[in-house]
Amino acid sequence: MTKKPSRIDQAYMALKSAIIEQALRPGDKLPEDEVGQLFSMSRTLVRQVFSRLNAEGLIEIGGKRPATVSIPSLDDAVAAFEVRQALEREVVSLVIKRWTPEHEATLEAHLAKEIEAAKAGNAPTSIRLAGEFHTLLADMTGNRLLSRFVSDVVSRCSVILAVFGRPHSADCGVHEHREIIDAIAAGDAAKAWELMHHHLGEVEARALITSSEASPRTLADMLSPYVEGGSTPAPKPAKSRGRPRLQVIKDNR
Amino acid sequence: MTKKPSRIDQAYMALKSAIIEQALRPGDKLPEDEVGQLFSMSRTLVRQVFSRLNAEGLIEIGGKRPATVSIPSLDDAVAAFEVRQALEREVVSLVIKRWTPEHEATLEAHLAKEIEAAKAGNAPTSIRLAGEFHTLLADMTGNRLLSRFVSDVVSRCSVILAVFGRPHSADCGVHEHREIIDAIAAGDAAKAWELMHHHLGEVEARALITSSEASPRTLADMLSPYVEGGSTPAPKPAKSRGRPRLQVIKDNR
DNA sequence: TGTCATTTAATTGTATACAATGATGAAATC
DNA sequence: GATTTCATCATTGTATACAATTAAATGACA
Repeated sequence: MTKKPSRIDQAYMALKSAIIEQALRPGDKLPEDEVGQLFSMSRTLVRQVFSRLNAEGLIEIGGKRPATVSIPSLDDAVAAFEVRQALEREVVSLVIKRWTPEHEATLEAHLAKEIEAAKAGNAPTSIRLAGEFHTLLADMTGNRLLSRFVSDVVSRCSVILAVFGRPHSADCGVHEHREIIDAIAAGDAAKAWELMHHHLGEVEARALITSSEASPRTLADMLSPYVEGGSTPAPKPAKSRGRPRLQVIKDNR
Repeated sequence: MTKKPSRIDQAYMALKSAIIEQALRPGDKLPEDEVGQLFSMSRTLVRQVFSRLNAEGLIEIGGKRPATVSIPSLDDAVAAFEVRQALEREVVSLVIKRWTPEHEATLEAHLAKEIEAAKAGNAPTSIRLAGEFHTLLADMTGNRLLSRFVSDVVSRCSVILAVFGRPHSADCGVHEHREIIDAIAAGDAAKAWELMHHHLGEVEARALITSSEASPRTLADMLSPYVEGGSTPAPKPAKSRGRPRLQVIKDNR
């Protein structure tokens, strides 16, 4: 179907997932050569991956110091939700116009996954699926640019929740998604938008409580579930033995 | 004020301007070596520049063939204007909320430049300024993300006009900008949005007539006004003499 | 003991070298 | 003369080497 993703794509998706699922937290450092070793690629390619992540606002680069997972400011947070409301209003409007039965089936299937993850208490997956619900909806507009923008802003919101939000509670979101699907399927644009508007307001409202401390772990530990094959490829023993050379330390400024 | 742009930034802005002002036309090839020599940088840096331009949809890269200026499809064009309407509606709404006298002065100054360029019959500058009017407005929302998205979509629209649009006619656009400023300054949100909506519709409507042919020129010729110093830095004589080694040929697929 | 200067190590910025791939043109064959 | 095949060249993909800069660590001095 779609041709297999390049190593760059894989690393990109892995890091993006790690950030969105909060395995990597805002402020965490990402040294180029360490990431390169984890994904078995040279700094040249890591740099390209970083470039893409930076373009989406997920990491900060360029300051002649290690790349770091972005720490959005409160202004950034407000801005992101402002834009998100504008974009998703358009999404709802367009999806209703171009609605097909296949779309409903796809969303139902996704919702089932969300429910399953919530039941299993799998927080990282719940967080990711909650975001994917919105990108999925955006994809259904058939407008690729709108889809990209929504994907972008949803990612940013995930990071924002990691900074400002309280721990993710899946249940409420899932129920709201249920209602939104129903309203769209019924072709009720006004109600669908009202529900979506309220839903986004709820998500934004979680941007109030500052989250707790971070225990320092090694980069390899945090990323191992995302690296090809599931476990970290054996690092060169000579260098990694002794003391853990690279620690990801939360940057408190 | 703002620290001086890096060489990468300069090359990025130069190429972006060249594309937006249609000095580089959709389909034109951009070999990494050649661009690197023009801007006196290695392919490593050119690649970073290309990466950014690609993220904004201005060029296509990655096909193991030379980067090319994007050729948006008709679908892309429709999508871009769809998104643009949604974003600029939000812009108008927010700008009115956060309006200050300084904003009005800035816009008046910009409008003066637009009028001047139109009088002088300077088409490239007119095209660029017309787009900048909208990004300037977006900047005034104080929402950096919205500003970036608008800037992105406006750039795409410029390329779209290069493909589908008739030759730029400056006068009408300038007059519409005048009216939009007045409505915003008066705080009349409904009228401002109506005018903006109509204005964007007009711009979109120009996406009907296919434009003419392109005469093959050398890349150096096309880019020379954008390269640092205004004239092309002397290429290595040994290689450039004889026949013009690099021609930018319109890719007709 | 605390602070400041100096050295040391770590990390990114940039260029270049080599490998891989696709495009171009020439020669041979039908 | 047209077409196909093969060789050559141009161009990008990737890795590595070196330079520049910053962060950290060490030690001297008050």
